Order: sequence, then structure tokens, then C-alpha cells
Amino acid sequence: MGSSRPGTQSLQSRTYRALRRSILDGDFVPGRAVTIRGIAEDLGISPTPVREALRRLVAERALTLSATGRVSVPVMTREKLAELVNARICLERQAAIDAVPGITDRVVTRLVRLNRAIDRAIEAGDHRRYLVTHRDFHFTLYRVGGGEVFLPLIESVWLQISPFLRYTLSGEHLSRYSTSDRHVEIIEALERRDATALGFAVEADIRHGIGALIESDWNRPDDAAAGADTAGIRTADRDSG
Amino acid sequence: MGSSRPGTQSLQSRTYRALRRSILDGDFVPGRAVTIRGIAEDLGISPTPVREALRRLVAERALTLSATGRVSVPVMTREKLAELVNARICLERQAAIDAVPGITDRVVTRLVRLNRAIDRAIEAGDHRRYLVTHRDFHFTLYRVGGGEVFLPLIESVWLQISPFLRYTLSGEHLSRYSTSDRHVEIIEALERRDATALGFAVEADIRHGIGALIESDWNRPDDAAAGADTAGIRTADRDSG
DNA sequence: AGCAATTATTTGTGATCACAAACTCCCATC
DNA sequence: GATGGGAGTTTGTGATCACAAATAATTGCT
Repeated sequence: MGSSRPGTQSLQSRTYRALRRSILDGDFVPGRAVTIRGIAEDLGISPTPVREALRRLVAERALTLSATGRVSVPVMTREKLAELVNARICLERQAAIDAVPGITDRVVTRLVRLNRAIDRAIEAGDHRRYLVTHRDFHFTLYRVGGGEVFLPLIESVWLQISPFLRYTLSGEHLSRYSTSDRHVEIIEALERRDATALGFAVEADIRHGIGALIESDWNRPDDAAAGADTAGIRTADRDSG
Repeated sequence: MGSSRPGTQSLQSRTYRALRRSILDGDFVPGRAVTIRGIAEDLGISPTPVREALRRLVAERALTLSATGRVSVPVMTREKLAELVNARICLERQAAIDAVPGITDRVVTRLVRLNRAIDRAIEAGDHRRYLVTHRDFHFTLYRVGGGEVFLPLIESVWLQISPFLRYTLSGEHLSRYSTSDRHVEIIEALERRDATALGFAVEADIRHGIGALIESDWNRPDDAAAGADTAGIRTADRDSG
């Protein structure tokens, strides 16, 4: 309504999408504080729509709200990562299984193409492109059967994991923990329309792709996290009661 | 910061909790439009914190945002309910299983007491009290092992189902589809610390408690939904892309 | 130099206002 | 009587402002 042109969507919405994409692409550093006015100035808009976008991301657990009302990128802990992996497994396995009846050869072809794109990104060492194509692969599958319930839940979990991937999936990790071979299992199960095998393949993909990193030394300090609370999660959400 | 007293929490937060409780308790009628200024006037506050609270509930999928920016209580469809039941099963089964290591006799005792309270609410035909105690039973269990990942996801699913329960769990349904016996199975599995049996018990509880209603004639028109879009879900979320 | 207290700046919160789009209601027309 | 158009009202959006709390910077003291 306050839009200048009819076709234009709200500023809050565009701000939300921009921030969300930045988070998913790994641009947000865990522990970093995010200020309303700071983003508003960067985008050249008023604080109002920025506040709404941030609150929405907080509601989706992509960002955390400190006890003082400060918004920041959450810091990962081993316990939280283990929970996130569990959540990914049970949600995405179900979403994949639900997709089976709607799978067409066209979808499988697209997944094969995306998988090749993932391999190319890994070979090129292109971290950002890896994240994008990898995300595209999974959500292309889940979108087939998933409606308006599972996809938002899965997206919330991905948003919570993404800032953490910034550290783990860089350098040698990117090539070592390649998920490509697991994706081949997924594709083969899809070609056979084998829901059970697909479920196991998805679980294996998630568990080996991220779960293997739980025990690695991912908790190294980071230069960009200076001045932030690195002692643990300060996700003292005032509204959880 | 804008709080008048130090101990007081934000207006937006209190508004959010009030609306959320109303939704969970079944006070919100599916299809009904919710206006920012309307609620603001009811609460005697400015539209600003109300807008934030509503946007948060929209982000948690408790309310839907129409293409024109109007907030309303979502209308249930068979497909969506089936998805929600699936989501409940996979999330809550996992949450229950994760709770097993932390189960103490104290928790079991409390669950037994809550189950008696549920029975009393059913006998008394107290719909509201049934919803409250039933919710308390489940979340008491999930809180034991669940951290900050599973609980918000489960809460989001419950928020989506709650407005729908208003219609189904009234009158004869309340007594017929009593979940008490399934809860006994849950308690027995907990006493044996049997995670596998617990998972099946939770799944059975959800599937028979709500899933059985999918095929019943729940889609009857409602007096209070007058003037609302009853043809289906108008959840044209502008930000899903 | 190290540390505590004080000042200055930044930041979130909530109210108010202006604007345009959407909705409602009414009436004219077929 | 049903339908289409137009004035009046309602509503969401975003900007701006005032205020208080929180953080940062600085000063003063030991």
C-alpha cells in the first residue's frame, strides 16, 4: 500500500529476502551484531521495514534476539548442531518420501544437472556457488511433494545451519566431505521410485555431510567475530515463555 | 528500552504472547481477518507493536498474510492437515525419543497427573481446559530433551493446527476421540525407558487423535467465518520466493 | 599502567503522521 | 433483482520523532 508502484512489493519484504539470502550464502558471521539503523543506512531506507525484516528472521530462528533487544547472528554449539542435524534428517527424509509420487523424469534430469553443477563448484573451489547449487538440489526435490508445511520448517532449519557452514565448508572441507556421491544414491533411489531407499539416502547425505563435522575442530576463533560473544549461545529469547 | 519500567518487557512481546495464547486456546476463527488497528485499539496501544506481533505470528505460520497485506487466520484444507499430521509425527516422535535419557520419575509423575487433568476436562466437557492440559502434557515431555531447535518447530506446527481444533474437538468429538488411552501408552513406555515403544505410542497418539478427523465432516461452514474466504487457503505469501 | 566512574553516543521501542491501495457501502443502470 | 461503478472509509506501509536503556568512549583516580 505504501508502495510507490503497484507491482513493487514492500520494502520490508525485499529487505527480508536480501538478508535471508545473505545468511544462506554464508555472508553473516556468527556472533556479529546486526543493527537496525546500520542496515537501514546501507539500504538507504528508514529503520521501520528493516526492523520488521529482522524480527521475521528472528522468528524463523535465523537470527537471535538478545535480552537487550539486540539482534545478532547465532553462535553454534555442538548440542545445537546435533539437534539441527536430527531435525534435518526427520524433516527432509519425510519431505523426500512425500515427493516420490510426484517425481517425473524431468525432475530427475534436473537433479542430475544440478549435481553436476555441484561437482563443478567443488572442483573450482567456489564456496558460494557450492552453497547455492547444493541448496537448489535439495529444495528442488522437496518442492515436488512438499506443500506449505514442510518447506518452511526445513527452510528454518537451513537458515539456522547456514552461518555455521561458512567455517566448515571452506578450504579442504569442501573437497573432503563432498556430498556428491550421496546425491548419486538419492538420484538412483528416485529413478527406481524407491521411497525407502530414498529415505536412507537422504539421511546418509545429511549425516555424513554435516554430522561428520560435529567432532571436527570447527569451533576455532574467527577474526571477524571480534568483539562478539563467543562463549556460547546467548539466545535468551525473551518471548519463549 | 522504550519500556516504562526496567522489569517490564516490550509491548510487542506481550502482544505476541497474548495473541499466541488466544490462537492456541482456539479463540481465533479460521478465515477471520485480523487488523492491526483493531487489535491496537482493543489493547489501547499504538499500531506499531501490534504490527510486529502479527508479523511474527505470520512468520511462525500461525497466521497468513494475504497478497494485499491483510493478516488472517488460515483456513484448513485436507491436504494441509495431512501434512501437519505428518510433521507432528516426525518431529514429536524424535523429540520424545530424545527426551528418554533425561526422563526422571518426577517427570513421569507429572505426566500422570496431567493425564488425569485431561480426563477430568473431557468428563466436564471443558473444551478450553482440555486444550490447555493436553498441550501441557505433550510439551512437558518434549521439553525434557528438546533444546532450542525442536521445540520452536513443534510449536509452529501446533500453532497451525490450533485454530482448526476449534471445530473438531467440540461436542461429541471431545469424548469420542479421547486421547487419554494413547497417553497411557506413552507413560508406560516412559516408565520402561523404552524409546522405540515411546516413538510408536506418540505416533499412534497423533495419528488417532487428529488424523482420524481428516475424513470426518470437519469442513462445515461456520457462523463466525462469515465474510471470509472459505473456498480454500489464501495463503499467498508474498515472500515465499 | 590499571581500573572504576562518568559522559557521550548508539540503539531499540513505541507513538504519530502522511500516503496510497484496498475494501465497503450505496446507488444507478440494465 | 442482480450487476457494475464511484464516493467514503478502512487499512497497511514507511518515515520521522522522542525517549530511555544499553553500549562505547573518556576522564579521573589510585
